[in-house]
Amino acid sequence: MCHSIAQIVVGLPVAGPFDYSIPHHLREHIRVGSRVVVSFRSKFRVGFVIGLLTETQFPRIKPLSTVLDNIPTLDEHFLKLTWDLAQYYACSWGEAIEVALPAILRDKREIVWTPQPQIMRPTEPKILFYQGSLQAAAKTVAQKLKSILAQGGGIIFLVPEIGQIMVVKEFLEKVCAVDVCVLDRYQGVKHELTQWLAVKEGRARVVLGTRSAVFAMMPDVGLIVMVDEENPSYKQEPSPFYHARQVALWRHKNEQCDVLFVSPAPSAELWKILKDKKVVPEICAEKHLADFQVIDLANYKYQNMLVSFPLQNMILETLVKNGKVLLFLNRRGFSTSTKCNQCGLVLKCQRCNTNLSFMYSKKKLMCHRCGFSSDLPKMCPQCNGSYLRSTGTGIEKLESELARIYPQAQVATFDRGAKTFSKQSNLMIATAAVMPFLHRAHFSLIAVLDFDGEINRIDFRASSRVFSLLIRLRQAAGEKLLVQTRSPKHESIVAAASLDADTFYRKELKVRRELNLPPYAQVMALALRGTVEESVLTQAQELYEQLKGIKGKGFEIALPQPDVIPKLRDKFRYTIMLKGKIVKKMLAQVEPVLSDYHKRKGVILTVDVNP
DNA sequence: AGCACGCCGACT
DNA sequence: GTCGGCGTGCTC
Repeated sequence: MCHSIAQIVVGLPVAGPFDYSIPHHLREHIRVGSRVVVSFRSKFRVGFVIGLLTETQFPRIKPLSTVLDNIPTLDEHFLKLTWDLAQYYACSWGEAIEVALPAILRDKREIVWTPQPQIMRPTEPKILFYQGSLQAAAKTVAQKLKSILAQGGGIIFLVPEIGQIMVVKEFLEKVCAVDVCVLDRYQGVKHELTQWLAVKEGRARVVLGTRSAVFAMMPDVGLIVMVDEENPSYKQEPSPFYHARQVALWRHKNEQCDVLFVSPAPSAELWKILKDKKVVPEICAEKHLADFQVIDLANYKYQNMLVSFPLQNMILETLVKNGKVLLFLNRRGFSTSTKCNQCGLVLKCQRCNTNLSFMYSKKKLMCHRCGFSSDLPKMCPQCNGSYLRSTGTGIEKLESELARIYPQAQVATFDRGAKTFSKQSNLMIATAAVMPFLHRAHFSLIAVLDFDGEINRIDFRASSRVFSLLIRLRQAAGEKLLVQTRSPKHESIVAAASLDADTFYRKELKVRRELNLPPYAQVMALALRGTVEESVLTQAQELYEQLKGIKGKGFEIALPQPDVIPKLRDKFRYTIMLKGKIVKKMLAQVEPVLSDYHKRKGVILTVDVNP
């Protein structure tokens, strides 16, 4: 009964667990799930107790130093959840625990908390899907929230972007008539801890947050709501690359909570999950739905402008009627390339090998990949020629052109880094960064200027992403959404016009099935990056050969490919893609080979499951 | 990840 | 002859 050994994991990419002896005075106190301080490799760091033993097979063990929690912070569900995460996303258990924990609890901070008695709710957990925007689904969502609260269950409410939190908070407080606890990493450490404790102790009944809030340690979750599941920010970027949807579904299974997805156009992956689980979408019709019009740019070949004549007229008509216009162009800055007229040199970012854009607002050249910026040189750095010409139109250049065409208009731009949402402007040109702010202004006319780049991306999710974006823009538009394109017959555009989501997903999933792409296959991206391109490539090729040689392998493997971004911040990037049926099996086969490669000279290897 | 141990080049 | 490069291996 009296355990003298604790099995501990730490937030490092090392497998573990590691055994430590428990000093006598801590034996009463320590439990599975306690946070402790241990000397690991002669450094003190936070560890997590995942097991208690009476003996160890290690001849020389160290004692653990302190126990940080009065009552173990990590409960059984949390441990199971992070274990699943580590298995699926190929990271250590300790790393999984640390992503799932707020930053303060990864630190050696002691906490004292008081649990509240938990009510057992006998329920049959459900997965639900309200097909529509949150606004359209508001009433239905409100009913669901109230019924969960009435049963005594807690609610975790996820939104993709921080920008949405305040509006949604107001909505939730109105509907639920309780304080909404915002779990948010940007509001300061003290605030974060208070909020987190309120959740842990079961005092907070409604928790709101972005991706990481899916881990909120609410003792009796009744419902997890995930708004706009297709938003890529639900996928964690630096390793461990978990997806909040996956985590929510694990919690559904383990903690018997309902999961509700609210989105007018979810990912094809979710659509299939819902189909398989026989979830019938509850369609939430939008109050007003804008017209949809496509302008085939093939008919305006002679015209070298981003704004076609029909659109120009429509903008004018809207402005005359005191309407607001939003033009959507996913290109920041003024110009997208600067070239010497004499020797033809194009100014590039040394670290990323991409063209530098000129930012008129800052009077600087800028790399949109790494953020590098420099002054515009007076002379060509190669031949000293004095004629540097900038080409390519970004939102800033368009702004100046439109200000000339429509002198009566208040033209403004909006991009990542824009702090204010100009209210008096009636002609706004914006990049995709405007999406979370669309509800703040009412645009009669929204026009997508040049979408072909998005449509023709070499990314199997491009189609689905364009569909979601168009649906979203259409909902935001007061009267009309207009799309200029050279691919007017593209599935995503046709579907956004007809609003026929069923057909869109049916076709999209058919393509995915035929090409054996997710969700029909599980993919694993083995990303290699390093400063010397040659060694990255040879390492990648060696790894490829080794993986190819695995006997009876349950996966397909593709040759190493340069990434979509082949060079970023001085690092060359190659990826090897694996496709298989079951992630667990693939990982089991691949992992021994990978562990060999993790420590190779100058090349960093990361594993992204279902990127 | 980080840190120690270990075997080969330019320095007082 | 040593100082130190970073390749390899381990962390209870």
